[in-house]
This record gives sequence, structure tokens and C-alpha cells, in this order.
Amino acid sequence: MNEYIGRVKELLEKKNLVVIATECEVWYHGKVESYLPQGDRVIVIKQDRVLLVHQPSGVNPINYMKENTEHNIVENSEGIFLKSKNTLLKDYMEIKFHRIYFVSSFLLEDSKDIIVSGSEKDMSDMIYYNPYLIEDGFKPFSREEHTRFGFIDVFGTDANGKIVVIECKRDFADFKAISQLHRYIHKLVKSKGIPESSVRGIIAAPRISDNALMMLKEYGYEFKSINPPKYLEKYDSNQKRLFEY
Amino acid sequence: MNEYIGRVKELLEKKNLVVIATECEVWYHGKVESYLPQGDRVIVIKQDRVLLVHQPSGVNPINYMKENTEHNIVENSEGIFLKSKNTLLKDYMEIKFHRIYFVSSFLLEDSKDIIVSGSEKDMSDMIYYNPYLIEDGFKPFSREEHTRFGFIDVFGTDANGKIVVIECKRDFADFKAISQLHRYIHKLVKSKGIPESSVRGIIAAPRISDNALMMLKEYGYEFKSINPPKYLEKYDSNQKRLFEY
DNA sequence: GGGGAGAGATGCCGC
DNA sequence: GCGGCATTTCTCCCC
Repeated sequence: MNEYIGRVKELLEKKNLVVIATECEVWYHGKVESYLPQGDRVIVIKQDRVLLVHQPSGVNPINYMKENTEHNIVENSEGIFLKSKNTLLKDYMEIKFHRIYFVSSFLLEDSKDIIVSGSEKDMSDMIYYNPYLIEDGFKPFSREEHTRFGFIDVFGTDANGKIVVIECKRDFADFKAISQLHRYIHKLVKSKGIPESSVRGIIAAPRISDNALMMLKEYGYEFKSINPPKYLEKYDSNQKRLFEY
Repeated sequence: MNEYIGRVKELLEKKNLVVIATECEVWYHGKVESYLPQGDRVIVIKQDRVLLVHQPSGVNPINYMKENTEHNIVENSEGIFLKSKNTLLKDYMEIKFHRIYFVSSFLLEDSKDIIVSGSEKDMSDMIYYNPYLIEDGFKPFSREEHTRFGFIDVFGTDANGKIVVIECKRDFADFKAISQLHRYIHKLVKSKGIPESSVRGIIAAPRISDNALMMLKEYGYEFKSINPPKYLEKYDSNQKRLFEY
């Protein structure tokens, strides 16, 4: 274990990315307090001083420290510890190592960013550039607008000159989406002195929950079933392979 | 690289936890589509067949596959790939390996669960058992109650027999907390035919945002500044160590 | 399984 | 830094 600990110390100083498989205990003190009893875990310390503690299963880390955390190995009569402190966020972690299975490391280069398609923003873009998806005569004049009455996905007018406020959801629209739409329209009506009858509210989403539909009808809003766009090439399920980019 | 790939294949079959440091490209197709250009990453495949792709920095994985995903190494004229498929969730990932820096592995034993204190539930428990924290004469009669008018944190009566509905927030209370409280009270008043004037709404949180405070005053509710409890022993910042549990 | 709500949510952007 | 909001949110619990 001492060789491993020496190696970890050295790697932490070099600011390498370090992976440790270990049997350990973990204490955390910050917004909450937590204690993780002795057991097998994988610890990753990244080059930006992020620390992740992963259980043998599950997607999310069971404990973590955010970027720019200080990490120090401390050996004393009670055992061998990794003590971590984030002064800015005022949180602390302490890991007691009982056994170390392996230590791996490498200096990774900063990576490129991910390109994602099919988000809510892509949906509002799609509607903005293809207004017929809502209805004939719909004229959008802004999207993703931060106004003093809130953040509106798509904003425009219909064939009869009525104001149209559209709230997009990439998946199910629930009652929260309706109250979000209602809040925008309420503030809009109040601040501009427009009669409520000249504003239409539309939820654009693939589907809507029963509760949300009820709430929507109460407010006199409309639902338009629209799927989020996927610009990237499709996975070819016959060939079981992904496509050239 | 071929040795590494052979090792990964073997380890995937043995269902070990595998850590790979690699220069790679990643495609994902599921609820969204994404493409991650060539760069350095750390890949973790867990024993429950979870796959994580981590950038050299940041807390969250940039791509992931959930539990029970199938993973297969595929070598063809286009290169060496890890192809992953989750039939249940209908999502797919493809990783093209350009270089492999290291491969590590170990068979970890399932770990114990974490113990957390300082959550919203702990807060409602604390208020339930220490009602004077709200005010003298407050008598709670339920907590964390799922009712047909919603999920109420603490429910009780005050010294004058008025009904008290308390919504707890472990951190800042924002306008959503107020509308949540309003929704409960509105439904309660409607379903029980109680006059609105005989129900008091209280937000219990360490702090409240300006917007939320305005909204709270409009509805005639009250704010009580309360911190979430932390039962576990405190981190001693002088001694820089944690304590016996 | 859907629905409602919390989370050490995280992360992004705008003011 | 706060605010408002999306997220392959995740997770839990109830109906």
C-alpha cells in the first residue's frame, strides 16, 4: 500500500489525472453531511482537481468535489487519508484508504466540445425557421428571448395579428410547462396592458400529460404535437453501425 | 494498441470494472444525438455494464450509457470500435479508439450505501419534532404527507387554531417554492371548503430570493429563516480532521 | 409505469 | 453572484 500511496502523492503533485481502485471510507461536509461506510470504490482525480468517488455500479458518483479542490495525502496514527478542501465552496472531504487495488495515471490533453442535436433550443430554432410547423400564417419574430417577463422560446403573431407565445418541451409537457407559459403570458398582459384575449399560448412538444392537458384547456391554451429535430445522421439499425461525418 | 484491445475484450467478458485512458471519438444516438470529436478521454465500464466517458476536466461524464448495456469490441477496415447498445432504452453509442494510453481493471465488491444528513426531509423532521422553531403554539400533526392536494412538508395548527402549511427548502427559496405552496393551499381550500383566511402558508428556508419574497407577500404568506440540520459530527476546521462516527 | 418533487442536483446564459 | 431554466437530468415514492 505504501508504494501506491507514494505514487499517488507524486501524481497529485504533477497534476496528472489519477485513477485509484480502493477499499475506503468517505466523509463529506458541505451543503450536507454524508458518510460512506467502508467498501470498494473507484476514485478519479482530474487535472482540474475534480474528484469523483464511484461505487462499483451506477452512473452517478456517490461523492464528488468540484474543480479547484486542494488534495493532500495525510498519514497519521489513525491511518492513511486523502484530505480534500474547496475553500471557495466551503466543503471538505476525507477518504480513509483501507486497501489500494491499483493506481493509474496519464496526462490527458484538453478535449474538444461535444455537438448535441435534439435539445429544446434546437426545437425552438426549427420552429423559428419553419413556422408552418405551428400553422399557416404564423410569423415568429424572436426565439430564446430573455425578456423582463421571462424567457420565451418562440414569440410571434398569427394570421389574425394575435400575439403567439410558444413554450417548447423536448419530451412530455407536464403541468409545470403550462404554469411556465401562463406566467409569461400573465406578465406580458400585465406589463403591456394587452387584453388577454389577443394573446395565444401554445405548447409545442411530442406529447402532453393528462393533467397538463386539463390545465391547458382551463387557461384556453393550445397544444401542438412536434418532435425535436435530430440533425446528425441517423444510426442505421439494419447495418448496426454509425455513419460517416 | 492491439494488446490493449485484446485485454479490454477479455475484461469485458469477465465482467470486471475496466478503466481506459484513450484518444477517441464518440457518437451517441438516443433521446438526443451527439458527436464528440477526437480527443483524450477516460472511459469507465462498470460491473453493471454502465459506461462513462469523461473529459480531462469537469464533474459530469460527457457521454454515458446506463446499466445493462451490451458492449462489444469491433475491428474492421474503418478502425477499432467499442459498440454499445441498450435495447431497453433504445440508445446506442460508438467509440472509435485512435490511441490507448492505459487499461486498468479490478473486480470490485458491491459497496454499502451512503448516509446523508441535511436534506429537506431532515428539515421537515426537525420542525416536526421542534415546532417552537416556527413559533410558540405551533402544533404539527403530520410531515412529508402525500395528500390528494399534493405533497406537504409539514402540516399543523397555530395557537389560534388556524391551519398552517409549511414548505421547506434546504437552500434558497425561489418563486417556484411559493407557487408550490400556493398550489397546495389553493387545492386545500377548494377541496375542504375552508375559508382562505383560516390557512397560513409558511416558507421555511435559510434564505429567500427577492422575487420570491414579493410573490410571498402578494399571497399573504410568511417566511421563517431556518437552517437544515446536520446530525453527523462536524468537520473541525481548526484541526483539519473529521471525527469518529 | 406515470406523475410529482427533491437534489450537495449540474450547467448555461443573462443581467 | 443571483436568477431563471434545460438536462440523455437522476432518484425516490406514491397512485
